[in-house]
Amino acid sequence: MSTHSFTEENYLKLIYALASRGADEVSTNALAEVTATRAASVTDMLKRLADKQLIHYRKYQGVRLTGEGERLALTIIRRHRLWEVFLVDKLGFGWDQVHEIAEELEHIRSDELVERLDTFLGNPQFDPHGDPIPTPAGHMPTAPSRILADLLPNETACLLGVLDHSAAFLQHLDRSGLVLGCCVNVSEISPFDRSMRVTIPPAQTLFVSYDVARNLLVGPPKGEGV
Amino acid sequence: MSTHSFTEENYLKLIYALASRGADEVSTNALAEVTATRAASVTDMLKRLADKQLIHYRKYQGVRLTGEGERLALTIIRRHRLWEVFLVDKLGFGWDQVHEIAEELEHIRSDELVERLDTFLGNPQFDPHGDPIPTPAGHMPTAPSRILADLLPNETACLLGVLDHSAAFLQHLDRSGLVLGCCVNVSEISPFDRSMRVTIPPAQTLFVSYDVARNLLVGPPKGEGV
DNA sequence: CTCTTTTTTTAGGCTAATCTAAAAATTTAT
DNA sequence: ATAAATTTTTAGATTAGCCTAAAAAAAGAG
Repeated sequence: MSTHSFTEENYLKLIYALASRGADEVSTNALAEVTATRAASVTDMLKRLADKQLIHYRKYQGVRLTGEGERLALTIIRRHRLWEVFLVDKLGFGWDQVHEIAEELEHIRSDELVERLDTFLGNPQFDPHGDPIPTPAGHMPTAPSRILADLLPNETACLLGVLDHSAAFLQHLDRSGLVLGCCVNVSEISPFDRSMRVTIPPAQTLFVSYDVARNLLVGPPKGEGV
Repeated sequence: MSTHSFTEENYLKLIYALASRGADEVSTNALAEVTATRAASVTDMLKRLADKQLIHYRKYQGVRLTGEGERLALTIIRRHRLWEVFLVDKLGFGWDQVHEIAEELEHIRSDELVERLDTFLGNPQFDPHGDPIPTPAGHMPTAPSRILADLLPNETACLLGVLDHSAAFLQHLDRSGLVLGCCVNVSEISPFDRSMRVTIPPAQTLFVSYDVARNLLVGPPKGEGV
């Protein structure tokens, strides 16, 4: 129906992201930080989004998405993640190279495009970083979410996703040999720096710093139901 | 290097298109028509493009692209046509449905994306409408360009492209059974309305109005060198 | 509970891209 | 070649999205 500017779409996406990780009410300053603008500019935009009924906004009280705002945010996130799958699976980009490009592609306005892309990609459930892809109707699948750092010695788990999406972190994983989908067994945890020694099935052993372990999402090992 | 707005990119593309089909100097009014804006707005934009050295502009005299302006226009056209190939060949869109979407996709700023897309598509030379795809360096391959309406009775030729890109025309071709790449033989031309009776190899005969025939580009039949 | 600090909003401006109305230049026609 | 018609440009205004500086509200400290 009505159409929204790239900027508006980005605000909705960021409000959703901030609300997921933290308080329900998102502050003006937090938005200024993630949008790389000043608080005064954010206030301007919040008024416009409130006029369009996409957020609940009370002066000095922070914001929450409305139902429609959240639905819209999730369609943007859906598009972003589907394009990331395309860029990695079909065009051969590295998972550390696709974020910027997907930031642009996510604003292409065509529902038919997105649904055809989804089919072409084989209806993927997760993007290359292990983040779940929202449904066309705007529902975010809930992920189990446990971090590698929380495993106990001798536990085994499957690497499912990353919390840090920076190129530096992703490239570090590439160099370490940690690949999403692989199963790891924790053989030892140092009480000093919480670093781990983990083994990957055939016969690979590697050390994982706490900084890495707390940014890796894990799930039950393959072959074991929920 | 420097970056350009969507609007600037669209003006360059349209100046190129108008210059190809007609006088070298493109008029303000012609641009107002294709951009669906007023002449005053066009004048504003022409000043900005001239400041950026993308066009040669002298008041009241119309405009021409500079070398850099033409190179830029051709990279936009390259992106547009590659995305159209993607939409038709990979996502299964009809050739009458892809223009609008490609208008948006063409502005995604990543040379690596375009070159990977080109490889993924198998380095196509033509888009779904038979228009040639410019090279990465910004060179437009020259097409032979002869129209079906100019064939003489008993001549045979191969359908290579369309001049009218409207959905109405393309859908008419779909319904007629005229497909790019197929060869047709002109069996008869009516002197009254210049309509043609043409045959398509195995055993299909159809009538083609002059309005259709003058919008179809043809080349030498398959198996005959230039 | 007052005073200070932090956060948020208001007020007033800027730029890109558009508009309308009017002036200026060019083109066409008599 | 001059008058009329057309095209193009200028002048001045508007909107989205941003800015800085200052005012107002909320939060925190003693």
